[in-house]
Amino acid sequence: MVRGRLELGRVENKASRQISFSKRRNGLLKKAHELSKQCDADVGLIIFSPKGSLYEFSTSNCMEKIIDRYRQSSDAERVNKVQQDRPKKLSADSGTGFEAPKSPQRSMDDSDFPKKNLDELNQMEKELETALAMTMTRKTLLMMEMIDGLQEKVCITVSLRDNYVQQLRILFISSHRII
Amino acid sequence: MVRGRLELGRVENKASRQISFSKRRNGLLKKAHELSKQCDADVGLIIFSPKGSLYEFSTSNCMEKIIDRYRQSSDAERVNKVQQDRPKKLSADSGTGFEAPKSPQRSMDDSDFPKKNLDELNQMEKELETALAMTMTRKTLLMMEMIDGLQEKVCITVSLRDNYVQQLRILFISSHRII
DNA sequence: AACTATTTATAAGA
DNA sequence: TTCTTATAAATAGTT
Repeated sequence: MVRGRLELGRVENKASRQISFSKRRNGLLKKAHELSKQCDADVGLIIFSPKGSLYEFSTSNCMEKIIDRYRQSSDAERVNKVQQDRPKKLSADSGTGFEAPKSPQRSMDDSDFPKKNLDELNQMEKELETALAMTMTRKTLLMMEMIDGLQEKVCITVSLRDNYVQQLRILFISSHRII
Repeated sequence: MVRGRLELGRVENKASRQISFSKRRNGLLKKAHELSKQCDADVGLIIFSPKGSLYEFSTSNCMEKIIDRYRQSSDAERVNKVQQDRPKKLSADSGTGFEAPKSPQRSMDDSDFPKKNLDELNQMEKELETALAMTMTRKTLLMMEMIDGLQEKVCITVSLRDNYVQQLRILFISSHRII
């Protein structure tokens, strides 16, 4: 039974915490559902258990819609607070957003290929494969480092952001240009 | 007072609905906070009032982090489902921290290869190249989304700026040292 | 906003 | 794990 006032701090006993998590998780999901239904509110709820399992509720069963609306809404709030113009949001769904900018980088001349013999082509293939593998690995590591760094730091100048996105774009492009 | 069993449907009276929303919203936010604190769970809660006002709670006061984790997690779930139709594991993520979700996936049996004829191998090569390209594209988009999402969040700290630019410079330079 | 009759949630015990 | 139960907490309707 409940003894005295409920504790506010973390439940120390691991088993108790797990049980408490299950119960409270269900309660929270239920209440989110009730709020959404009874009061006509859009609700998105994401819960990760200590072990990493995902539980979710969202109005209309569409979390992405809630997230989009959240982004718009909190964007609007931020714009109200920080009067600062930022060029254009780099949207991940603009699939063409990484169009290579014109640069003096020359592409490999097709007319070179007919002159190569089979051994040379074999060798070139191997080198290119190696370069590709290294580039992919390096790119992934770089991006993971960036993500980790960003998550820890959390405070970035808005003015720096656009600059950063631009440089990222260049980084990304050049990592693909290598091959 | 509460009369009989609580209604499950939408509260029809507008004023009542508004009041009910306020009360339940506060209750839900409180419970989300408690779950997060007591049970060591990562929680993200987004609520839009019927009028469109935004209310939110998130563990560590960082909704973007929760959303990113949600995307990763639900993406992993989706991949698990899709893989049921696709016998071959085509992860470009090996060793990069993007471990493929554990699933009873059988790896391609090497002994299959000698039996294939040239056309089959050609076809297989094309399919694999397509799958690889799709995987790489999807992975890059996901990571860019994560980075972009993090960048969206952000408050402004001037002290971080120089540090950050320096980091970028290093990143950029090392990306050119790859080859 | 404050009150209060009830229902609901839930911590601990079985 | 599930159920039981005592008690705390939430809340619908009222003031």
